[in-house]
Amino acid sequence: MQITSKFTVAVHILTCIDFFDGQMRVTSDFLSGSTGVNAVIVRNVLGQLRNAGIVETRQGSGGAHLAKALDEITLYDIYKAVDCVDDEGLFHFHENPNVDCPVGRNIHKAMDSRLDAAQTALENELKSTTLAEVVADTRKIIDEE
Amino acid sequence: MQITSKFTVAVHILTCIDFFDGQMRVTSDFLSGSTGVNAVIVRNVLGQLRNAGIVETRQGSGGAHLAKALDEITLYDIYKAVDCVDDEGLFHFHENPNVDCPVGRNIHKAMDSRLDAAQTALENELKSTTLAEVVADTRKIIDEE
DNA sequence: AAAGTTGAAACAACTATGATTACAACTTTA
DNA sequence: TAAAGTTGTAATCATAGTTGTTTCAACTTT
Repeated sequence: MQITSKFTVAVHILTCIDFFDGQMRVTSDFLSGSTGVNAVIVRNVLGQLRNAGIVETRQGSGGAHLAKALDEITLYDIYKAVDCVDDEGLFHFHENPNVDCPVGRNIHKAMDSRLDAAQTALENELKSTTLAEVVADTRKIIDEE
Repeated sequence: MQITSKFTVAVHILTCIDFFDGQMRVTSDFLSGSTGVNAVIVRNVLGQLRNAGIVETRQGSGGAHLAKALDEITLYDIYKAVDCVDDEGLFHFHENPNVDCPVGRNIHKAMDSRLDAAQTALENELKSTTLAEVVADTRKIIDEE
């Protein structure tokens, strides 16, 4: 089980927009080239980021732009934007525990708060990092090359 | 994306073993009835828990038993036993970033420590809860019914 | 010897992910 | 205004992963 690669693709895309915007038109085709991901997938991800208010794109004109400052975009915002985890939550509870069994009808309730805590721990960690930090690290690594 | 339900099934199974062992033979068939999950799946999960040293089962005789004290089994042990997340990690990095692009060839390095931190936060939370607590809560809820 | 059980392999059904094709709508530029 | 390039979106496909099901050999108990 793995969280969809759309998450890392989205971070890659946003880093590219910050890095190349102004120098060239950052189109879905260009981003497809940098990420190695199909251009239609890139456009889908860009659409999700646009719906979340993270980027701006327009039909026809071409070229994506950031809609927010780098330090106002957390990894959690991106993770939410690309729908890594749906409303059901990160953990998948088996759906037909036997209500005639005392364990079966109560185990869900007994586990729920723990599963929530684990998922929240993951998400809080993602909230604590902004895109500004990822971009800064990327630039630093590039400068040291 | 969701973590396989084998994880919650495993916790359910272990709680049942603690609850019913001694009163009856806790077979894969019985556990299938309580969880609502196919008996073959139950046997697969039991096999993984056995490999991890968490339960004891034997061919022929029937009836699973705990191999450790409840407070020596963390949710993380179970999560590891049933292989919720493989060696690749929780996050799935897109596999063909373009090495000719400065962002493409460095973004992985720039993100890795953050993704690891998020995964570790999840796992540490799971390590902090033992089966003893889940079982205690389950028993408490049953007693209050 | 018979009955019940585990372990494991093989296969089917279903779902999710990501790639691909196709095309309408839109913008820019020549 | 026409052409070229781009986005947005739907439809389809291949592949992989999850869960269920069937089957049967190996084992234990009675």
